[in-house]
Formats: sequence, C-alpha cells, structure tokens
Amino acid sequence: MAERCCPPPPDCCDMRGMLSFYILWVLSKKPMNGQEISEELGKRRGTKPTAGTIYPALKELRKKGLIEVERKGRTTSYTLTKSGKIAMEKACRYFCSAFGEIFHEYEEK
Amino acid sequence: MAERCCPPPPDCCDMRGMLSFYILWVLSKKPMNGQEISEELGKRRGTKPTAGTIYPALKELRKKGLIEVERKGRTTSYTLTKSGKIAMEKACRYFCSAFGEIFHEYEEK
DNA sequence: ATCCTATTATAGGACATCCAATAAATCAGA
DNA sequence: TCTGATTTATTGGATGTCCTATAATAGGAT
Repeated sequence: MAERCCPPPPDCCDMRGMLSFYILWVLSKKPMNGQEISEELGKRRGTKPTAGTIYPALKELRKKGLIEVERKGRTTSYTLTKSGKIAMEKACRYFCSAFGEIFHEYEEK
Repeated sequence: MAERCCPPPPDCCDMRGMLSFYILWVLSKKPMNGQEISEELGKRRGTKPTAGTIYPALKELRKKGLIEVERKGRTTSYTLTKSGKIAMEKACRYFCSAFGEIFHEYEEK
C-alpha cells in the first residue's frame, strides 16, 4: 500500500543513519503517531522502520525534550516541542551544508 | 588549518552515517590517500574522521571490490574501481531521492 | 464477555560509525 | 645514524540504527 517515491537502498554501502533527524523532520510537518511516522519514513527512504527501530528513537527524543507525547486511546501522538523545532532547524542547516554538494551535482544532470 | 565550509554537527541528534558512501563520493573526484580523504570529509561534514574510523571503512570497501589500493612509498593511494563507480552512482541516486525533499525546502528559503 | 486487530513497546543481536590510544613503517633532515 | 614528522593501521569501547521476535494495551465487533 505504501506509495514508493524512492528506490530501495543500495547494497554497496550502508545507508543507515539520520533516523532521529528524519523523525524530527517529518514531525515538523504535523504531529503523528508511531505508525504514521514509520509510513512517512518508508515513503521517503524506501524502507519502513519497524517497531524495534522507531520506538526506542522516539523514547530518546522525548528524553531530550525535543518531542512531546500525548496518549489518545489506542494511539500516541508525537509533537515537536519548541526546542525540538529549533534543534530540527539547526540540524537541517548542518545536514544541507554537509551533503549539499552531492545533491547539487546530482540535480545538474 | 582545515578550511571549514560546514558548521559543526548539532547535538540534538546523531548525524553519523553515510561514511562509506561519502568516501566513494570524494574518491569519484580523484584518487586520494587516507589523510586526504579525511581532510575532504572534514571540510564537508565539519568533523574529520580519525584513523580508527577511516581505515576500517577503506578496508571494507576494498574487500567489496569498490576501491583499489596502490602503495607508493609512505602513502597509499585509493581509487574507485569500475564497479565502485557504478555503485557510487546508484547510491547517489538513492541518497538524493531519500533526502531530496529536505534540501529542496531548505533551498527555498 | 470474547475475539480480533491496531498500536505501542521491549528484548536481544548485528553492524556501521565514531573516538582515543597505540604501534609500525617510511622519509627527511641534523 | 638518530630523530622527528607523516602516514598507515589496529584495538577496544561506546552509541545509533536496524531487524526479528515477543508482549501488552485498548477499541470495535460479534
């Protein structure tokens, strides 16, 4: 069911990483529960993180005060806090300056 | 001495990852030795990987046949193989499609 | 009440990436 | 030759990300 807008990860090298950053990124769009976050990451990165991946990461982000948690019956809604929003923007600047070159050259083709 | 074209990594979330991919990327520009690769990564990502990081990664890439090694006196020159070049381009496509959205929105500001 | 499903969550193991510390090999210069 | 600088390389430990189980919890349907 997941619309794929991304090829699967290559096997040449490890493309893991940036999970917490990416979670902050999708949460900056709107609050979501765990399943929705997984879905969003799946659409973007080509692989959908499983429960054993996503929940420990969310727990850590909460411990750092970057996201807030609100339980609503069966689901749990995660929201960026103010400091989470600031942190995300900073991380975003770093990410784009660290990897921008690759992206720019790719776009030129 | 290292020209910095990148802010230091944020402390909000872990920005590790993509090391092997980034090594393939810089080697696609020109063959380099270990120190030069470290320097190039340092300029781009804001932190320079140490020996204990870079050499195991190079060893692994060599084992996979993605890079070639030529010892020249004191230094060792690393070069992309043909299959390394192909793998790098594939990884590049994946990377850009997985993270392109973040770049695009950042560039729009 | 009882089932079924969705959702959240943890445990345990694998691996890449990171560092500091240590070492060895080579070259250049005194 | 000896000394110091450069470069390569390994070790050992920490952490984040990833999976496959496994489990707990809550809501809806019968």
